Amino acid sequence: MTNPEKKPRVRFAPSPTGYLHIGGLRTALYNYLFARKSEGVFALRVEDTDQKRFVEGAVENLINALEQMGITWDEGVYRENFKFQIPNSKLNKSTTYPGIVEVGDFGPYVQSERLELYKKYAEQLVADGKAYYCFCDQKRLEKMRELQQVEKKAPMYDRYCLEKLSAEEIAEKLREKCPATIRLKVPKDEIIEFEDLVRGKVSFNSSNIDDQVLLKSDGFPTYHLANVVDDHLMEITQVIRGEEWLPSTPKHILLYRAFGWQEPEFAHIPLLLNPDKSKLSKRQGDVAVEDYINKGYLKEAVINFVAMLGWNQGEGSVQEIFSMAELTAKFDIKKVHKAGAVFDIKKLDWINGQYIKKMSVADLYDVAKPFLEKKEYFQSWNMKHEAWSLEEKTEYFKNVLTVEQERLVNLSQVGDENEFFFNDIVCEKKLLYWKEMTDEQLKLSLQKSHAVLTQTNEQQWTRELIEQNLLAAAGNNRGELLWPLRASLTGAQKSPSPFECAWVLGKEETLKRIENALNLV
RNA sequence: GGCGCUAUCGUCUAGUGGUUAGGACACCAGGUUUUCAUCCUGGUAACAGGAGUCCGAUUCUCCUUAGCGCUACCA
Repeated sequence: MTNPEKKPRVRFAPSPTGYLHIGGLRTALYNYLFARKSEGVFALRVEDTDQKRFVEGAVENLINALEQMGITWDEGVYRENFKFQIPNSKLNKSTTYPGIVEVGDFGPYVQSERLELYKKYAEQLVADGKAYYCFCDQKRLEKMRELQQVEKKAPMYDRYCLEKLSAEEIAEKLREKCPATIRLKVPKDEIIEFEDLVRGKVSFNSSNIDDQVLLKSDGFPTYHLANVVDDHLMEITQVIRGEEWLPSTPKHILLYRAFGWQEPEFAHIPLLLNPDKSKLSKRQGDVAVEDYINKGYLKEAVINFVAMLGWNQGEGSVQEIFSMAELTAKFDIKKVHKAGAVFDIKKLDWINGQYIKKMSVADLYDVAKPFLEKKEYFQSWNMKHEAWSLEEKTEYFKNVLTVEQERLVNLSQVGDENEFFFNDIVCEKKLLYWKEMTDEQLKLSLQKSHAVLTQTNEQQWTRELIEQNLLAAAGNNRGELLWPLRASLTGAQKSPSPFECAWVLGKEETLKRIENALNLV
């Protein structure tokens, strides 16, 4: 089917509707992995053939989202200021999208910039008798479909313009510039069969296929025409796309044949599903990749999660965590599943937690900082500590993260459970008591902690030493010493250990908080 | 309605013509722990149904059922 000597060429061809859909991300990812694994070419093309759906900034958003997720491509559309490492390729500014350039020898990569091309090919089909002009307006089409519905027949174009119009009438209408579309003349009762890379043999009877509109009356192509023309001209060898395109594939194959072109291989990957098993949609949660990033999911976790939704390396593997490099090494389109996969956010949470735990505190700091900076309690803390140097603040924040790291599920929660690191606390007296402890015992407990920590040298203010000293002082009655201490430091029902809290807060603040608690008793 | 695709624990999945059908998430119980989380141990839980092929089917075939997708001058 494909020339074995040629490197594979694949593409991701989204329509710019405002944001990158999580399902689109997975389609892009599988294309990317396929290209990298086979050392082929991955191109990014913009399918903007529906001007009714134009969204300002959508192309930039798409590009940014892919870049942000660590997906790279070799050809197609880029931001103008992108650092190119692609040698000897043509580079043109996009004529429709400011700030966008198109790189590669098969451009333009924006379909709205290729209108003449589609028109030419559509007219060629008409000239060859493979397609025909249709002058039916929406009203007639709707009426016709209504009638067919009533008769319980499949809604299909009735070929009025093909069968009832004479050559003269057609020429006349064209001269008068009547709004016209070009439709594909789909042959009847032909079995169209193809070998899908993930589904195996799939077949359709052409009698069930409508005479598809190829060129709309506004001169824009439909998806079907533009897609086939571009994939052919761009020498795409494998079309990897969502399962929702499976029923359109015979139309595309018919088009390739009408043109006399070699068709590519197809791989229809399973849909991403809502918990109710319907196609993943906005109504039932977030679908934009940026939503997940904004909620504090790491790009590595999202990629890992999405990759595993519909693919598994098999061979009895129990591995759950994969880096992009591992995915690239192990990806195999033949191991992609046939059935759709429910997008289960709980598993994403777990994967995200795994990645957070594995990170260095320095890296965690870099990614978590923007989230903490949004918090009100952090902003007021920041103002109150004007005297601190940036380094001191950074170190403090890193210490907080050290303590939070293993309990963090996503970045947006950073600090939330431990506001006491940033706020002055108001400790309720009754929280200080450990079990049935008396006032006198509580007082002694807090005094003991105070004494131990006072003796702990500022230079030795490490988690280990604080823990060692307090544990030594507590003996067998750990709760009696540690609970009141932890409560006095945090004012909270639950928190990290008192050792960690004392360590983060620093000696001065720790002693102050214990003293405040003692004043309550 | 028509056409097509799909079918292993609740979810993501491994797996095989003969297995106690495996793992992960979630859930439950226990342990560690001053609290919470982490961590550790254990547990509940699945081959949609029916025929056929076969000594033997979760696995192969067919049918049914269910779910989903498509059915536009959207992609």
